[in-house]
Amino acid sequence: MEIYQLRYFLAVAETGNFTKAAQRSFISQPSLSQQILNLEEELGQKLFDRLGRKVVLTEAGNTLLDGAHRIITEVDQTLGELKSDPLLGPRVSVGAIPTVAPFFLPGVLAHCRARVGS
Amino acid sequence: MEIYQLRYFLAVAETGNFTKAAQRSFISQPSLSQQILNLEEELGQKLFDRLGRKVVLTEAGNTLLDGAHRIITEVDQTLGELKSDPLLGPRVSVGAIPTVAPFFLPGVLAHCRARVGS
DNA sequence: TAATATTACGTATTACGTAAAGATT
DNA sequence: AATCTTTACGTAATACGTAATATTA
Repeated sequence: MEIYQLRYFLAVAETGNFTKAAQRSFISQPSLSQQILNLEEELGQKLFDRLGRKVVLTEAGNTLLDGAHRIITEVDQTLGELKSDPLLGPRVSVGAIPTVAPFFLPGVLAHCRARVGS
Repeated sequence: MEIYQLRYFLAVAETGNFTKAAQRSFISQPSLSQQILNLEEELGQKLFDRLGRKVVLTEAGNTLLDGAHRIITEVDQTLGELKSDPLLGPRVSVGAIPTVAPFFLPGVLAHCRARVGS
C-alpha cells in the first residue's frame, strides 16, 4: 500500500467512476484499474462492488476510506510544512555590538541575502 | 513521498545510522541512502546532517519525523483493520421461522461454511 | 586503517499506456 | 449500440544490489 494508490482509491471513491477518477488522477483508466486491483489483492479484500456502471464501496472499502482520509490529510499537511519551505533550513546567527547594529546590519544582511539568492 | 520511503526515514532517524537502518529495513545500505537522497530532493530540504559517523536530524528532518510518525501510525492501524480480516467481506442474512430455526440452521450453516471454505 | 556514507552502473521490478475483450444498460 | 471495466502485453520509469570511491574518526 502506497500513498499514490490511496490517492487513486480516493478518486474512485469520490467519483464512483473509474473513468472520471483516472482523468482526475492524470493517468489512463486501465492503469488506475490495475492499481485498485493491486490494492485489493494486497489487502485480501474487495474494495468496490462493480455494479454495472455504478461503483460502490464495500464494507472493507468504507474502512479503507476512513483510513485513507486520515492518512492523506496527514501526508498533505506534512508536505505543506516541508516542501521547499524557505523558513526551514540552516540558520545563521549574527552578533554585533548595539552601537553599530542598527547602522550596518540591515545593509549587510540584505547584501548577503542577495548573494545567496534567498 | 511514499510510505516505504517514510519507513526508511524512520529507521535512519531511530538508529542514527544508515547501515543499521538498512539492515532493519532488509535492503542494502546504498539503496536506502539513495531513497533518503530522493526524499531530500523531492522536499527540497536536507533531512539529516552527516557529521562523520553521526547522523543527526536537521530542523526539516524533525518536522518530517513528527509527520512520519503520525502517518505510519495511521497506515499501520488501517492495515491492521483491513488485511485479510475474515470478519469483513460479504455478509449473508438468513431468515427462518422460530419453530425450525434451532433444529435446522446450525447444520445447514455449518454445511455452507464447509463448502465455501471459511 | 576501520567504519560509514555516497557515487556509478547494471538488473529486475513495476507502474503506465495502448489495444482488445468482456460486461452491463 | 453505447458506456464502462478488465485483461493482455509491451515500454519506460525506478527501486534495488554490487562494486568502487569518498570521508571521517
